[in-house]
Amino acid sequence: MEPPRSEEVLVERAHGLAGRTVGELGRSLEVDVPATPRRAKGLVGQLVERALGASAGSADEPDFLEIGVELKTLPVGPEGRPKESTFVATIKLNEMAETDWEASTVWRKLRRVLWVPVEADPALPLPARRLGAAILWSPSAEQVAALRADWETIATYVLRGEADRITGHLGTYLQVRPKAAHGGVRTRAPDAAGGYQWTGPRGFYLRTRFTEQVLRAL
Amino acid sequence: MEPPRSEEVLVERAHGLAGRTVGELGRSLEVDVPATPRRAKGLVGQLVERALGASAGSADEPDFLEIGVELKTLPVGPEGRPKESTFVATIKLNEMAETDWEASTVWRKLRRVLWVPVEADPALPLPARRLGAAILWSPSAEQVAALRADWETIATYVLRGEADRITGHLGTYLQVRPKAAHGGVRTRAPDAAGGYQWTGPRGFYLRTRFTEQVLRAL
DNA sequence: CAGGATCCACTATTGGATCCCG
DNA sequence: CGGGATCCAATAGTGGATCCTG
Repeated sequence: MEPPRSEEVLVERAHGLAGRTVGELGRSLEVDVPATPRRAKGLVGQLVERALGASAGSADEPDFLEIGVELKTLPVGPEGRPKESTFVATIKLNEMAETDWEASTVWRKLRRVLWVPVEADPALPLPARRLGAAILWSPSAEQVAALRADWETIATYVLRGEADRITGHLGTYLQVRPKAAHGGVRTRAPDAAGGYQWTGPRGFYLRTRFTEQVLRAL
Repeated sequence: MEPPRSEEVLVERAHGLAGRTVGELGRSLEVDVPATPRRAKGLVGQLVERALGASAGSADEPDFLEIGVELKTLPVGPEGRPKESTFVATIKLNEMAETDWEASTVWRKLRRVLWVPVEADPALPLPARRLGAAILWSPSAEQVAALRADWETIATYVLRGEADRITGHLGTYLQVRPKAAHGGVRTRAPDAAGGYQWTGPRGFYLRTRFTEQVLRAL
């Protein structure tokens, strides 16, 4: 499918997904959907990408590059609350010195997002889970200010050479957590002496308390 | 010891307790203090009552009746946060129809409270735990409004004959939980038909999120 | 490895149950 | 039993670890 040429086209396509199941979506794309997401963690996100015409495998840019919109599926429980935090972007430890908030991948991805809720009750087989009504969203001024404050707190640690002191506890809404295939992976970060050190790769995540606000705003 | 004749006298006495241990307090009152509160749950509260001159065993009225002040010890963890909810009063299910917030035992006890923090680290033997600086407190207008709203929600259940539907989940700050020697105790409550039904005795408790505000306000 | 995310062990919180004294 | 409270099993929440694809 071609990339949508406008937000209107994107939203129209997204509304066509509301109420459909993950199994139906998989059949229409000729993809096999296993009974559980355990070994297919990103599958639903990738199916929705294809169904909406995102340019697959786009690196480090919003999924719908032409119209500046990021796509995020959001696992929701029976009461409509998010069940998990949301991955936003890998943290580029060695590039933070040349980056500010406005230029950050976090800001470039979060300024415009199409949220697609997906049922996530573990008792429900993956193919039976339904997609919800998509929400095309931008953060409020307060949310931008809070996200920026979190981002700058984290950036300060990295620039001081204290990347290893960053834990998931930091940040009101935006946090940093490990992001790797397994615990043995290493990457480089600045150290306090102007050189570099080895540390585990990590990513920025939105806490559920943030995405819960997003869903309630509707 | 005689009851304090004024808040000033009470606060002066309370300041004399700050920094002392429960063991010291027990010795001065010739009371044996066991190593743990497990079998002496209300002991510290009763020792502080005696040390400050509360009229012991006062029924259903503020501890310092003459000056209208209630005494509450507050178990606090290493970071100064309350470790437990705080019992306020038994809920008189069969008298709620004749009571409103202004006349309630909850309001009469909470409008003026002397909070006495007590260390509560389980690793610390009871006699070694120290008393903190007492706080003579009244609720803010917002706090009164919130407590009253919780109380009225609960009262509505009782008056509808739905006392059995009240659980600890109700109430932002004020909740209702069992209050009995054991689960077999029964008491009477109104039923929906104008008669009565048997149910377990319960009491009003302040959630720690409330008492945490009290401690931070200083 | 970056992007799509969820898993799950551990910690924190909750609220129903309980204990002593007069 | 009412007033002084804490205990502790079960649930909810957090954040470090992990899984698949291109």
